Amino acid sequence: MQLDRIYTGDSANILRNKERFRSGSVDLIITSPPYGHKRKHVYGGIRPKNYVSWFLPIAEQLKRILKPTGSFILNIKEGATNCERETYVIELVLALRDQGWLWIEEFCWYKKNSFPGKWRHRFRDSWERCYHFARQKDFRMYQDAVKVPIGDWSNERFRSMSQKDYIRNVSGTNSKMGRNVANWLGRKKVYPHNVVVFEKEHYERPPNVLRFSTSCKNYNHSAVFPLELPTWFIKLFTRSGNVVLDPFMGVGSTAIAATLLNRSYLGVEIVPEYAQAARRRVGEARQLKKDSGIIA
Amino acid sequence: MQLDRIYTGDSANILRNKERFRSGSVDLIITSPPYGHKRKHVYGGIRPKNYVSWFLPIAEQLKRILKPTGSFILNIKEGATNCERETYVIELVLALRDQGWLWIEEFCWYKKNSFPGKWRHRFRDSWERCYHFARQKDFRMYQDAVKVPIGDWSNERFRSMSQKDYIRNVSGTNSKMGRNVANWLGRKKVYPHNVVVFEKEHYERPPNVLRFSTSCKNYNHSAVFPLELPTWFIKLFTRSGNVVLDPFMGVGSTAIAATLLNRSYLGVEIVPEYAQAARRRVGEARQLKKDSGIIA
DNA sequence: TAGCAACTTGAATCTACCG
DNA sequence: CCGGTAGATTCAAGTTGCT
Repeated sequence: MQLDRIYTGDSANILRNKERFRSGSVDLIITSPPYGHKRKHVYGGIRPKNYVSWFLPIAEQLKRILKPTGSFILNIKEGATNCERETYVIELVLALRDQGWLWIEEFCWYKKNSFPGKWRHRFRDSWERCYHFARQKDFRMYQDAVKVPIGDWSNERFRSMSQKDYIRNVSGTNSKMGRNVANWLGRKKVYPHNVVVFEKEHYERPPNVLRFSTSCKNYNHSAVFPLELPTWFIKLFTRSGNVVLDPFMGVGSTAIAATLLNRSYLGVEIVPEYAQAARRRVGEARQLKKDSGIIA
Repeated sequence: MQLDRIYTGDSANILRNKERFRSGSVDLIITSPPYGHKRKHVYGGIRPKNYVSWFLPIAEQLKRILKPTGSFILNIKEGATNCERETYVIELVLALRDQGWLWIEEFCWYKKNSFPGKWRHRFRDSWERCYHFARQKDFRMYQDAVKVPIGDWSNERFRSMSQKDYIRNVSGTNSKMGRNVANWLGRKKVYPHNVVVFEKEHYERPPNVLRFSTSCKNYNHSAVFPLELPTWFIKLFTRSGNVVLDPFMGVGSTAIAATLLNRSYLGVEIVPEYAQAARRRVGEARQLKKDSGIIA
C-alpha cells in the first residue's frame, strides 16, 4: 500500500481496492462528504432521499480500512427544503450504528464567519455537525495533545490564594461536581476551555464546541474547511507517523494538515481539478515545512 | 380558560384537560423536559429506551393546544452510555415528524461558561439542542424583535481578515451570496434580504447558535435554564399579549420571561415544591416590573 | 461589578470471573 | 452454561473567587 497519495476517482468504487486501501491500515478518517442538495449542479449533488443508501456502502469500506482502534470524523449538515430541515443526516447516524459503528460524540463546529442568511423563516446557518464514530470502545484518543497553555491570570491568582481556594467547593445540586483551585497550582497546561489565543487571534474551543474561522482561500471549491478543523482532530486522534484518510478530499485540507503534523495521508477526489489542486497544495505545504525547518 | 396559571401535576395527564388547555389557544410552547437518565435521583429520570413513547402522547396534546401558526421549542440533549451517545433524541425528532410536526430548525445553545473537563474518551458537554417545531409552514416569526446592530456583525466578521482578502475570497466562489457580500463591502449596505432594516437602522439576521451562560443560582433545581433562553424565543415567536406554555415548568423561568415581556403564561410542574417556587418567583418578577415602571 | 477561568470524585453501570 | 458478585469503567442539566 502506498502512502501520501491522492487518487482521482469515485470513493464508491475506488475504496474497494484492497491493495490501495488495505484493511485495518488507517488511524483516522476525516471527511466532509458532499452534502445532500436539491440542486444537481452543486458539488456532489446527492439527493437527500438517496443520501443514506449512497453513503452506506462507502461507510462499509471505511470500516474495513480503519484500524479497530481508529476514529471516523464526519463533518456534515443537513439543508432545509420547503421550510423543513432534511432528516437524512440523523437517519444516517442511525444507519451507521446499524452497520456496526459506535456513535461516540457530536461536536458542534460553530462557524465564526458564516454568510448571512436571507430567508424569511430561517436564520444564518452558522454551525455544522462533526460526528465522531468508532469501531470499538477503546479507540485511541490523545487528549493531552490538544492542551493549551494556562492563562496569564494564573500568576496573579496563585500569588494570593484565599482560604476558600484551598477547600473543595461542591455545587448546590446533587451533581457531586466541584472544584479546588489549589489543585491548579503549578499547572503549565490545561484542557481547552473557552478562549484560546493563537497568533493574536482568539479561538474558542470549549470541550465539544469548536469555533474556528472558515477558510479564507476557497480555491473555487464550495466546501473547503479550515485547516484548524482537521488539525484539531488529527492531533486528538493520531500520533506522528499515523495515517489519515479523506475519501472526499476536495482541495486537500486534510492532507495538508496531516503533512504539517508529520502524519501520512490517503485521499480520494472525484473532480480532477480539485485532486490536482490538492496535490499542488500539499506539495507547497511540504516545501514550506522543509524551508522553515519545523519538526513538529 | 384561565391564563397566568401554573398547575401542579403530570403533563401526561393534565394537558388533556380541554377546559384548562383549550385547543389552538397557545402561541408558543417552550420547554426543557426531563432528559433521559440512567440515574434515578436526577430530575425526571425517564429511561432512554422509554423516552419516545413517554413523550409522544404529551406532544400530541401540545399539538392540539398550539395555535396552527404557533411554534414549539424543545430544549434537550442526550447523554452518553457505555461510550456511546444515546439515540433517543434523534429518534424523537423523527417520531414527532411522523406525528405531523414540521421540524423547522435546530438551534445550538452553546453554554459559554461550561467547565472544561474530560474523561478517557470524552470531553465535557458544552452545548445543547433547541429544536424548533411548527404545525404549518406559515408560522409566525418576528425576526425584528431579536435583531442585532450591524456594527457588531462587521466588527466581529472582519476582526481576523482584511477586507481585500475577503473580497478576493468571496469573488472566487460561484455562489450568489459571495457577490452580495462583496457588494456590501463596497457600499456598506447589504441587500434587504440579508439584513433587516428597522427604523432606518440595518440589522443582521442572527445566527442559529445561541450563546448564553448556564444559570448559576439553581434554586435547588438541577436544570434551570437562563432567562435569556426563553426570553429570546418569546421575542422571536410571540407578540405582546400572546400566550406561552411550558409543560415542564420547573422553577418558572419561562413564566418569568413571559411576564417581563407582557405575555401570558401557562405552566405545568409535577414537583409541588418547584411549582410553588415558580409561583413565588413569577410574583416577584411581576412586582419588580411594576416597581421599576418598565412597560415592555 | 461584570467577566473570566478553571476538574473532581461519587455512584451507576458494565464486565469478567467464579461457583 | 448461567447467574451473581466484585472490581473496573464510565459519566456527570455544575460555580464562584478574583481582578
